[in-house]
Amino acid sequence: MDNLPTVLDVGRVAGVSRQTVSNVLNSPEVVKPETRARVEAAIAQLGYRPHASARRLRTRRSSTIGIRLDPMTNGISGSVHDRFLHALTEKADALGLRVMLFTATDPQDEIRQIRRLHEGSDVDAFVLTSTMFGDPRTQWLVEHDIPFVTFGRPWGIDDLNDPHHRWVDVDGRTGLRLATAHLLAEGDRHVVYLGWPSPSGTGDDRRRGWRDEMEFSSGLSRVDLDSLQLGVRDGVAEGREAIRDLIEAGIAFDAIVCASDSLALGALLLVGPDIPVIGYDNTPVAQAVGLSSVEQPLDEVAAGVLELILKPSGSPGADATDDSRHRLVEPRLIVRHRRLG
Amino acid sequence: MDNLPTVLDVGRVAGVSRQTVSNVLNSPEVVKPETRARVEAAIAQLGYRPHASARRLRTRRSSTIGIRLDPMTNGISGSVHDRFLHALTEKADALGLRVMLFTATDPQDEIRQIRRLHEGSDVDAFVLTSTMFGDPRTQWLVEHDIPFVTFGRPWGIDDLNDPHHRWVDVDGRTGLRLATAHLLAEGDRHVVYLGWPSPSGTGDDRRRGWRDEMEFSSGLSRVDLDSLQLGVRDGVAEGREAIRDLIEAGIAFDAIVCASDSLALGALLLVGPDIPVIGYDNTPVAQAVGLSSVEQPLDEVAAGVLELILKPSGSPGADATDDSRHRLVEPRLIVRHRRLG
DNA sequence: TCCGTGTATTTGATCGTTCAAACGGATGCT
DNA sequence: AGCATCCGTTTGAACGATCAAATACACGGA
Repeated sequence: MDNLPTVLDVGRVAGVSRQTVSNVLNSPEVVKPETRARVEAAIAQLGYRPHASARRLRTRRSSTIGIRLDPMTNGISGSVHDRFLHALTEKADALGLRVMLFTATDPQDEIRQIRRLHEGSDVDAFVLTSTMFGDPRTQWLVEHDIPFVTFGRPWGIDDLNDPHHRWVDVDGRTGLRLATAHLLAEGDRHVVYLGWPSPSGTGDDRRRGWRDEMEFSSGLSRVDLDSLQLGVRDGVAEGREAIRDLIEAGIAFDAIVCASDSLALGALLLVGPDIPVIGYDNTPVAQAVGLSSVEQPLDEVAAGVLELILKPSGSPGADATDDSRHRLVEPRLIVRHRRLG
Repeated sequence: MDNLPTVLDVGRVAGVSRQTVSNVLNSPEVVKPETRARVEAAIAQLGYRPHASARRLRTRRSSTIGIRLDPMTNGISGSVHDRFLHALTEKADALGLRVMLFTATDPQDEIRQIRRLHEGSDVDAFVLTSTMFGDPRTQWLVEHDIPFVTFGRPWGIDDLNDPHHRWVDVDGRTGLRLATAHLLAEGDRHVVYLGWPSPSGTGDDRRRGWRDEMEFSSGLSRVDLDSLQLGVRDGVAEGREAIRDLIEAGIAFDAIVCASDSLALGALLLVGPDIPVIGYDNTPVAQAVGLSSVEQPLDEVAAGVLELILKPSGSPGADATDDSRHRLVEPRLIVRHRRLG
């Protein structure tokens, strides 16, 4: 008998039936304390663990959430996804949920994979990252009534009001306000924003944070601000060149805030150690070179994602402004002492 | 009827029984081609997918492998684990396996988690990373007869001969030989090795690669080599300081090979652009700053791990030298043009 | 005494699949 | 004809759990 014990075995030892054992596990409150104690002792004695697949078959739920491994794993910011995954797995575990991975080459392929996992009843909810304008994935998921939460706002307006779409995001605008305010407070007045070209949901949001703070506190004119605002593709080389161009154009500046650590690193490699630079994402590289950076509280994001996943789908308030379906968490600024530049 | 179709439904449509449908899926060769075609058509028509949990319950196997998310996710080299995970998930998928994550705070906790997942029949094999001297995890797994494969050799001698222990690793020694040989060929004779303190399985192996090549081709004496060999904790600051100390000690050198990109980055920040530096792991940072680096073929590692997992445990050859239980894959050198230093 | 009420526990059925054994029909051999 | 053999397919049972309904028992009021 090297088989694993079942509810029946536990029941036999405790002198009760299958179902009572099941009840001790799933709704302890209906079992008389005395009986419960006996069953719990038997469980401990036999080292019993419920068979996950059997439970899933019967309850028709897998208690497993699926997430695609980000293919953009090569960038410097890949660590964000990695850290998020870590936080998610940890919090999920505490809630009795498991995390299952999959990969996909593009959004269409991702939809195909999601379908597969969902139809095999392997996974009952999905977490989506890297949301984009008019994301085909969210649309498909809503249509097929598959529970999901995105890390990242749906930047298209339609999705925003869709009551089926739950999301958690980091308030990048506030992040850049913090960074910019920090530099202004240190006496740097001409703060450059080095970000991505518009339109970009995330990018535009971050730029707005810089812009708000500058308009509010720097005393610079709109025209001045326009000249301090850069939009290039993400990347170290791109960031470097953008700043080089700025310098060659003869535009003076005191500091730089960036939409990513990649851009920040590029900027850092060009300007001297006297020009402060602040990045975004607080990646290992930022730590390594002593770059100040805006950190996303991925623990909070993960916790929020799970809360929303567990929330029943048919919530009462059909109000679109009801933010019980959304979480916007605040990032914080990590100030560092430069080691490079 | 919004329920998902079952084998019974498919059978009904195709005019056959449950079991025949099951056979088409699992052992197509026993079904008459004509019937098979009919069943396959029905499957396609209904969009049928086998219910994973039901199958697992019956077959008593989960087709799922568990892997712990590396807690050392903060370092620059975190991307290695990330990329490995990606490769593993992708290859696993192609083989019909799923990858499930878990986290743990320490080896003891990891053992606890493994136990939980295994006993819940959630996972039937594990992949271990970051193996160390006398790893308690492998010992425990062997004792409990739970299938596993490690990414990384068991550096303790006992484990090495244990026929139950299957592993895949990258030949770091060759990696450093390649890097060193490359520098020597370019005319740099005094090549420094910047690595970790002994004893360290991985570290000592890499150092040996450098040493072998230097003894073979550099023409330097053992004493000279000893002075060019550095061992410090991993980290950018540590690497930087080690090289600073070397310079201050008045020891001349032409180039540096490192045990990690972190150390390499530290070295890079100190020496001028004229001193070549080669890192290890080919992380995003190396790409970003244009650092040459030794790349681990993580695709091959993942493929090897899965092969070994699928291999039946009771293989005939009980020979300890039988390397069908091991895979040692060769890394390759990525040569880059420096952008920083 | 009888019935209703409530609580604690048990029993029967089911989730969707695969294993193991049984079955039916065609074929070949004696 | 009678029988063994083979192939392709079907049937009964099981995997281990939970749901829903049934049961046993204690208590109080009419």
